[in-house]
Amino acid sequence: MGTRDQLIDSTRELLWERGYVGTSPKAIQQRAGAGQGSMYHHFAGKKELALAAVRRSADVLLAAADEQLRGPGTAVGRITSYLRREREVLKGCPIGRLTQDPDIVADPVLRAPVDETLTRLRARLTEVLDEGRAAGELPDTTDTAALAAAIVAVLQGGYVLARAANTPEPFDQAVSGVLSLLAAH
Amino acid sequence: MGTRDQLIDSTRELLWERGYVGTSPKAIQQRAGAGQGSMYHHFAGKKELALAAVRRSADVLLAAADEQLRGPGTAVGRITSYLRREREVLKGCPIGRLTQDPDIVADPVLRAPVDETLTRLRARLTEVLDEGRAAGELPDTTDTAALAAAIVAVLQGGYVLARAANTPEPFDQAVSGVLSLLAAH
DNA sequence: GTCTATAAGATGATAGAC
DNA sequence: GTCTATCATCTTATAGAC
Repeated sequence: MGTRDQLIDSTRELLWERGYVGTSPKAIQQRAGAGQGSMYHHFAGKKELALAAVRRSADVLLAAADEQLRGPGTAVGRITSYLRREREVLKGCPIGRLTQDPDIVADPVLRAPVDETLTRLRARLTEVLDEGRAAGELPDTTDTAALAAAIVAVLQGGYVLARAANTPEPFDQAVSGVLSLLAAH
Repeated sequence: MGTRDQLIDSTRELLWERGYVGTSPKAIQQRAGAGQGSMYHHFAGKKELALAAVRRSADVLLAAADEQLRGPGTAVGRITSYLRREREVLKGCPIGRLTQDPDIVADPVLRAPVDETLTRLRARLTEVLDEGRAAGELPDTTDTAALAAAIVAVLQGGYVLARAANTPEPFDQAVSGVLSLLAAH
C-alpha cells in the first residue's frame, strides 16, 4: 500500500475515533508514518484528505449493507440480518458520527458524501421493504420510506445510546424493539 | 443573571453547536462577555465548566420530556405528543451529540451525566409503555424496555439523518415510521 | 471578582533543500 | 516524493496587578 493510501486510511480511523475537528494533520502523519512534506505533496490539506477518507468509508459502508440486504431470504429476514449483523457498536458509525462535526455540516463539499451515503442506505432499505410489501410480508398501506428512515435511525440512535452507556446493550435493545414491532406488523 | 450563569449558558450553546473538542475557553469567554480571569475565577477550567453546562442541559431535557410524557392521555398518545413535539431538529440533541465527543466519552466524569440522562429518558418511556400495556393499548408480550430504547434511538438517529440531509424531513419520516408501527401493534 | 501579561505546546500550513 | 525549517495563530491555562 502506497503512502497516499496509508494517509487516507489513517484519516479514516481518526475521523471515526475523533471526528474532523478533533483530528490534526500531525496526528494523521504520525499514524501513517509519513512526514509533513509527504502529506502536503499528496493532498492540498486536511479538508481534501478528509474528503478522500469519507468517500472511501462511504463505499465500505454501502458495500457492507449490500451484503445482507441483497442476499437471499424474505425482506424482513434480510433486514433482520442487517440489523443483527456483528458491529463495533461502541465505535459508532463512521459516517453518521460526522453529522456532529460542525466543520463537516457547514461545508457543502464535506457534507455531500455523508448525505449521499445515508440517503442511499435509506433508498436501499426502502427497496427491500417495497419487495416485502409486494410479497405480502407487510400491509399494503405501509409507508416504506418512513419505515426505512426509522430503521436507519434506530441504528444511528442505537450507537448514540451505546456510547453514552459505554455498553452495546441499549443498541441491542433498540434493534430488538424495532424488529418485534416489524414482526407484529 | 450573574457572570457565572452567563458562562454556563454560553458553554451550553457552544457544546451544542460545536461539541467539547470544538469549543475553546476563549470562545466561551467571548460569547459570555467575560474575560479570562473571570472564567478561571468561577471555574477550574474547561472541563469543570463543561460539566456544569452538561448537567444543566440534562435537567432541561428531562423536564421538557416530562411535559409530554407526564401529561394526560393514553400512553401511545403521550408518546406521540413527545415525538411530534416541536424541535430544533437541525441542531440535534444537546446531550446525544456529546456521545460523539472523544474527550467526553473517554472521561467517566464527563460521560456520567450524558449516560444518566439518556438512561432516565429510557426509563421514563418504559414506565409510560408499561402503563399502556397494563391498559391494553399494547400486547401483554411487549418488551417495553426494548421499545423504549427503540423510540429514543429513533429520535437520536433522526437527528443524525436530518443533519446529514440538512433538512428535518428524514427526522419526521423516522418518527412517522415508528409511530405507524406502534399504532398497528 | 475582573483585568492584562505571559507562556509552553498544538494547529494547519508554506518554503525550500535533497 | 520526502525531509526539515519556519510561521502566524489558536489553545488552555497561570501569575499577579487592580
